[in-house]
Amino acid sequence: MIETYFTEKSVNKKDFILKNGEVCDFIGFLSKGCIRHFHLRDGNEITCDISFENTFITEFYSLNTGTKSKISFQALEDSKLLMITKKGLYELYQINPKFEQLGRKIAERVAIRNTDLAMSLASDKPEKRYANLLKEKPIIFQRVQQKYIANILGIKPESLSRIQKRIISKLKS
Amino acid sequence: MIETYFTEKSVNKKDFILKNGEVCDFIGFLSKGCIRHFHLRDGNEITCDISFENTFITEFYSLNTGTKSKISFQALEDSKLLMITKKGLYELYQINPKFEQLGRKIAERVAIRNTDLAMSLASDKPEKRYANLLKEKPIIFQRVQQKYIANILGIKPESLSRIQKRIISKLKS
DNA sequence: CGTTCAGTTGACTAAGGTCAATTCCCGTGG
DNA sequence: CCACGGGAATTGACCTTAGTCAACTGAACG
Repeated sequence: MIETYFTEKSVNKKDFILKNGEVCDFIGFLSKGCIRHFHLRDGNEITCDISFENTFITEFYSLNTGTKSKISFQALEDSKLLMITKKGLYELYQINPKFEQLGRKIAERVAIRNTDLAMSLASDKPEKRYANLLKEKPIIFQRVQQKYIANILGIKPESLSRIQKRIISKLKS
Repeated sequence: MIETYFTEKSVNKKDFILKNGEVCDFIGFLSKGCIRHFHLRDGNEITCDISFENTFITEFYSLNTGTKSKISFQALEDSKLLMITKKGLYELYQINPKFEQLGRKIAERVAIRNTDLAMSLASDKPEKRYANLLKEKPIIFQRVQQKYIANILGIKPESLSRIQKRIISKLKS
């Protein structure tokens, strides 16, 4: 049965699903909660993405090559994931290549998401990125601390604070 | 035969493989040459990536949803691609789901590439990104105009020029 | 009630953006 | 083969905006 390949994993706020330096040997489907992706740069945690419900969580490079992940996944809320191990996944692929389709679609989703991220980071100024995020994913501002949002926008928390201030004063005028 | 699904396409320098507004209905494997990916922002072309030999070229969002692509692909050199149409690809998937694996691996590659791009753009300062690019993909500086490289680094050509100057003077001291 | 940490604010610095002028390079056509 | 034209790259002057560091406020949690 397919179900036997998936295990439900509940994690508490602040728990790690993957710590950098470990090998990512799973794909998780986030059914409830919120996960932040971060990596270390000069000793600081840099949040590079935040996932909400109905997204797949994995680090393909580590998953594919078996190398240590540079990315960590940490729950920002109590969360639930449906986990499948790399081993289980490859068994599914064997049992019925149709499951390759699942793997393909997951990878495509991740690819699309990151293409957008990179495009926006390279093309827009922080204030525009802020406006985009507010429009595309307003929920993030209700559920996630600003210091993490700032990271995603590629700026410092102080700058995010000032951008918000600027935008409010623009609205008034 | 599988080969019948692929057609070789030769393009000249400056030719387009895909223009924004068109629907991307192919995956191309770049066997020779160099392709830049760009999108329009406030009327300007913003180069968001540059592909060299042995990479897959497609715009998954457009390919999957049938919507118009926001990205254009343009050859920077005379190039050769092995093209498969969406229709052909889906037929291959039908014939043997094992081909899904191919689709999966292509998507994974694109995902990994863009994850790295986004990570670097959000975490590093331009000068550090320049150094990374020089280290990871020095070939780009030999084959691509600086104005495009600047885009990829998320800065203006003038700034790239100054960064290079700064780095040279650092080397001397 | 006090500790802690996120967020805000201020003063100052650093760095990229902008615009314009100039030089360099390269491809084209005569 | 050379001369010319036009885009690319560089440089300068100045502007804008994010970064930095520090102080302060306020909310959350024990």
